[in-house]
Amino acid sequence: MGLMGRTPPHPDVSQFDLQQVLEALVDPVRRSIVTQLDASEEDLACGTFDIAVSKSTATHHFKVLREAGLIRQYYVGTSRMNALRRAEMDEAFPGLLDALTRSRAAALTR
Amino acid sequence: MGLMGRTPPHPDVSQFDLQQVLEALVDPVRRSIVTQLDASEEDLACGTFDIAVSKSTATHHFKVLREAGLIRQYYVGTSRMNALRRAEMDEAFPGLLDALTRSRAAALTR
DNA sequence: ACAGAAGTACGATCGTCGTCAAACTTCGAT
DNA sequence: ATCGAAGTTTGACGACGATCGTACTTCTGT
Repeated sequence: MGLMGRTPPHPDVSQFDLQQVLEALVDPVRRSIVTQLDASEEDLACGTFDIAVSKSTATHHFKVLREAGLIRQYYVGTSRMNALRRAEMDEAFPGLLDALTRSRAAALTR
Repeated sequence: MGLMGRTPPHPDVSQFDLQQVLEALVDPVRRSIVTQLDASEEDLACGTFDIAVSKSTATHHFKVLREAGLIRQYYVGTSRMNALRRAEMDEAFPGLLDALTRSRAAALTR
């Protein structure tokens, strides 16, 4: 039973790249994912997000977010769980996520 | 002498759109323009920026920045001056410009 | 009046990215 | 063992955007 659920590669905080993070966050669907994660208490499975795209497109978006360092992914059964890497993002780019999830920004993205 | 220098349209703070602002800031050349403006004491003419693109491309970038509300443009002779709309951006999206111009972000963009 | 400096406008090109459908894999439950 | 749920992978397609060169406009200085 070769684990399909092998944890996908996650970048280290020291490798976070602003350009890559911004490219990830510029897409409304991905920003919505981040906002929903930020508002949630627990980690969320891919399928539980309120996004209007196909499954394959969703997979693509999660991959972009993961590779940018914005989320951490791990399997629970067949479900892929997603966690916002808040602390690490704050360490690399202080205030960035706050600026996007707080105030008017979040309201409009909602 | 019909003024070619008619001031181009500038959006009001109340019309700033996060999506548009992010789309403007995701481009490295435009982010560099913002960074250079932020680091400068005075307003800067288009031609004085350290960017590696043609004049027509530069014009395009300045237009995108202006329409997003990030800069204010006005003519002085044949030179088009550019001013960062810091206060207004801070009002609309608190912390956003700070996050991009300060700390590691600015260093890497530099 | 003319030449040059500073930008703008207009197409055209070229790459990248978001999107989807279809086929596939993996796990859990029956 | 089988079926369904949850994602992934792999192309393909279409749209948008960054880029450039060329032609054009406007102002300044001489």
